[in-house]
Amino acid sequence: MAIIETDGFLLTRQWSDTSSGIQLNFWFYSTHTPIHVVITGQQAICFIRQNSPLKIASAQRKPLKLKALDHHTVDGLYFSQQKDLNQLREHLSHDKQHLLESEIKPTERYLMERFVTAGVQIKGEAIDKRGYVEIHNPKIKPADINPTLRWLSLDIETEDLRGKLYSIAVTTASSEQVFMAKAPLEQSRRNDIQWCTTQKNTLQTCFEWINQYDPDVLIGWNITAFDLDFIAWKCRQLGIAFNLGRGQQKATLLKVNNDQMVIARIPGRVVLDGIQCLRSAFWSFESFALDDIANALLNKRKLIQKSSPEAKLAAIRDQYYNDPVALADYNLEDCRLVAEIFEKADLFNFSIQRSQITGLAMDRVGGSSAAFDHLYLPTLHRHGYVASDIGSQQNQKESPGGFVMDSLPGLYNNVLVLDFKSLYPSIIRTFKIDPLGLALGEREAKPIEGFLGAKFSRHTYLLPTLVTQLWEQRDQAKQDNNQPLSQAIKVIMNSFYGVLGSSGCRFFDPQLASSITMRGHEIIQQTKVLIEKQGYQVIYGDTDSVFVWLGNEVNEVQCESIGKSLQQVLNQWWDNHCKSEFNLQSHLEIEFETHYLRFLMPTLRGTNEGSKKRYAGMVNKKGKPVMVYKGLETVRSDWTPLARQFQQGLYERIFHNQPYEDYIKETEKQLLSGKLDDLLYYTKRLRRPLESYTKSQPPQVKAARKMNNPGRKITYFISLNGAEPRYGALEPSSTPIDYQHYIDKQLAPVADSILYFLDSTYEQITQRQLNIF
DNA sequence: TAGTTACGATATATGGA
DNA sequence: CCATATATCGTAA
Repeated sequence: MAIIETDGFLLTRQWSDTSSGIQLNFWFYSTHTPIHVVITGQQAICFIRQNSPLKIASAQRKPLKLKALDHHTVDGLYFSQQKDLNQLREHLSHDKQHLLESEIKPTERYLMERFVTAGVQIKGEAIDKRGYVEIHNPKIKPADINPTLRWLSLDIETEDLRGKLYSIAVTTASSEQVFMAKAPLEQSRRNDIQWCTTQKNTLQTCFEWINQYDPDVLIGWNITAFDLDFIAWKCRQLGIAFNLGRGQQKATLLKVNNDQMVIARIPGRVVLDGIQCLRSAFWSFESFALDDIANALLNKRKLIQKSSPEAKLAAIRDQYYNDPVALADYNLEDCRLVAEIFEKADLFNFSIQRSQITGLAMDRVGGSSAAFDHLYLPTLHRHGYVASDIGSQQNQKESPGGFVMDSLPGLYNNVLVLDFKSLYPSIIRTFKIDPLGLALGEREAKPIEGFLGAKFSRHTYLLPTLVTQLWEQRDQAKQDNNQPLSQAIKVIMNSFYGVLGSSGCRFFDPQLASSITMRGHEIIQQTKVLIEKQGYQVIYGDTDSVFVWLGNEVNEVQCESIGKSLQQVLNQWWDNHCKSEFNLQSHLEIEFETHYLRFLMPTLRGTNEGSKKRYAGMVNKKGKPVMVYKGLETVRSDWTPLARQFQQGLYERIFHNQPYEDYIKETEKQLLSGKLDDLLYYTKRLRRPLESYTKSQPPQVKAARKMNNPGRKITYFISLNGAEPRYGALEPSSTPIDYQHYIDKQLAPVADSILYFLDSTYEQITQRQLNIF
């Protein structure tokens, strides 16, 4: 045994009750060898109001110098078993006022109180184990670590959701391997295929291989809910150990939220699902199918592409029996695609940086409230306060969201957009919006007035400081070209407002949320007034933006200069205003962001009232005109490709002052001739189980009820008999298309929203006979 | 293993003629 | 038959 001091990056965390107290198990990446840190003899901790008469037999109660945010003193409750704390919380769940911070898990408590997020410095006595070292009760402190994680991409092929295992493929940075549940094939001499004969042998050989390679991260596509879940089931079925963890530890799958989500627990190895990673980094795609993402990001395709899941399964089954080498290639290719997507979207780094910034586990999805806790609680404690349990504030007033202006509809030239950069975080910074500050503000002589009666401390605040630190880190990350870090910081900063307005957060309070959003209302409305005082017209604004119309008589250079000058004037005004009115330093920053050469603000369908959250514009990007669509049919996945394509064709012609009438007539003609049949499908999600649609029967539900295996995503078209499911290409035998429907409901409304401003209508343009009289 | 509200369009359900 | 209310989805910010 030797004392070692080493850097580490947290991979997995687990706690368990033992006879000698709670044990924590942390696995860390380090540059040399994985580190298993074991912390023993821990106690579970929560707090209870000092004036609470409750006798807690299972805990030691100690008076503390800490207070709740309502300034009442609390005692500490110390349990030798986490299950005792859990039992007590369950017992008192009817009244969340009793306990404080009782939901914090021992692993999180241990990490956060040391200000550890993910990167650490570890010092302790190392015990050499096979392939890793174990350290008991070391000293741990936070450190900034940039790990290079060892990943492995995994994908399985099966007969069915619960059927025979065909093969498992894995790829790593340096190797590829397929494990086939098939007898050796004489003619195949490929050394990247192992013929394992039985399912059992396939699993065991694969586990051995993976444990030998010893990855830090397993990646895949829907890997937890499908691949690992299947493997876990198959292991149970065949009676073999699912020992994919480091040190031969068992892997387990946890089902939460009524089986809605599956979580993988593999000691020492992080499981990252490509879909979840893309989502948590706010990548947006219409479809998250591997084939679609590979196409969008890599311009590549899966080797087997079939429209229906049944056809795909059939193709795979056929290959397994008749051409297993082809199946191996297909299996491997999926692993490669996933790995390439991770590289392309920089998902490893995003996941690492998010964990380092927030303290959330790398594979954690969502968790905004937990991240807030992790960052906020330790500092709160050092200021002598503890936070309440989740759900202790009830029957609260609701608080408004962003302010959306009434718009002035029209087809314009020269519309500028100015928007406040990270408005809500900048309000938090400027006006000191903070849970502790709110508790202390009412006791100060000159607090900062918030909304709904809130008063914030001028002197003591934590969240504004945290936001400021993150803001500076983000500026640095941008300078360093560290996009994943910048993105991770942006995501966490933007989540702060959301959690304060969510009853699932222990700091939930409408006074906090409203003091952010209602200040936003004031800011955006005042900004409009200021711009109008400068002699320009504001035609729209939403939450943090204003749209300014400059008229036809200005050129591009002038627009640029007006935009910059407005930006300068407004920032200066807010600086002065915050200083003189509140004696605060402004962190508000408005930016001239866009000059639309042409801009359309439509009316509400069928009225002359201006619309909101829907517009289109054309900008000049390096000499090339680029169209921008917000909220309109083009960006809505529930409109047909016909409508979306037609809108773009028409808007572009009109924005470029080109003739458009023939385009409209020609589109209708082609539609009626059947040339556009491939564009006539709607895609809509079923957001609930199919059976639960009882109050009404929308088209997507009607179509779904006609299908054998409707997924959650329903593709349908409108026939003369109503909504019909559409399986891949339209079948010739299917009921006839209702072309009139597509004219009335897809082409005409799209055309009319812009033709309104050209004093024309779809009807007028397409009607055969001229209305002379 | 709990981030928010605001908004528009559509089809369908509802209720009175 | 028509006018109005409601359910549903997807989107902006």
